[in-house]
Amino acid sequence: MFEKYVRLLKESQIKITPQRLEILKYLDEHRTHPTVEKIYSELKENNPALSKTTVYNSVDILLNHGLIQSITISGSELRYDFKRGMHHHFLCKKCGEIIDINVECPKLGSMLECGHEVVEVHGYFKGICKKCINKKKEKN
Amino acid sequence: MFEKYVRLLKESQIKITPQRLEILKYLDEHRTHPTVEKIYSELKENNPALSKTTVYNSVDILLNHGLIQSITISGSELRYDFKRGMHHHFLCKKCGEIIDINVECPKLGSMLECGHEVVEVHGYFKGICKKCINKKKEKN
DNA sequence: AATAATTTAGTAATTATTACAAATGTGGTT
DNA sequence: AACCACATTTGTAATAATTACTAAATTATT
Ligand SMILES: [Mn+2]
Ligand SMILES: [Mn+2]
Ligand SMILES: [Zn+2]
Ligand SMILES: [Zn+2]
Repeated sequence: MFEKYVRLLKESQIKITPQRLEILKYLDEHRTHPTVEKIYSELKENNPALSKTTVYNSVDILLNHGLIQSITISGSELRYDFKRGMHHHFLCKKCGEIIDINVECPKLGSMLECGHEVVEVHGYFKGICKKCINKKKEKN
Repeated sequence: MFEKYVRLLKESQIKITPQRLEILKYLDEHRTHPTVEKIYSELKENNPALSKTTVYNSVDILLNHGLIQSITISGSELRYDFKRGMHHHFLCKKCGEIIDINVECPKLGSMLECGHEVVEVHGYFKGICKKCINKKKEKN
């Protein structure tokens, strides 16, 4: 059940705790870019003793070891994402959903030419998602 | 002195107030992507009666009318930017500076192909800026 | 100048996040 | 398996960014 996450934590030399395993698993299985609040309220159902501080601490350490990434697209709160291959994000201003976008920007390399050392790249797109566009069309 | 900003506000049908003019001018003349706190404390020097709420209200209305844009790269607070041509941003994790980046992504058009209606595009890069790299080199 | 509608200033409330300290759990050692 | 040094979890308190609210002041118009 948790072998994958035990392995990931071990590889990163992070101490293994049930809370960290649950949080990492949750993020791996829910690619919805949840907030701390969302992770907390979902996991609290099976573990009523869970503390929100633990969720903050855990995402911090997972983040620092590169197992997850944080997303600032919404501007009001951080969101978290299990780390897979590089991808970008679309925020729907109507329904608030954050959707993965798979567009590779070939200009990425040219970033190095400007002299800064680039460690992270985030492509954020905002607008109205496919689903919301279709809902609007149905009304008319 | 303020003709340019009076014109911009009039064109957008926003009521002209000294506070809005000052804020818009400040953002036009300081391309540092300041926070509300920064704008507030800077403008307060010449107008001690200025309220922080007014800065929040003003950037909101300027934002809604497209005269400025907001930047979520830092994740902890919003930053504001006078709207010129499209450009992207680099955040230095060392010194915290947010620097303009002029790279056009030719893949932008392909966004529409995924079915979402794209209104905004933000390219955020994070790492160590040129200046901080050189500082480190000097030490060695 | 009078008026109606909007904006400002100041304060209170809310929300996301961080700080802290006592209780508990982890990984390694005997 | 019991022991131990150290790290983590909880629960609460503190901070920081933003929003809500209202009386007073200002704007654009007549
Ligand atoms: Mn994602
Ligand atoms: Mn900029
Ligand atoms: Zn939507
Ligand atoms: Zn720097």
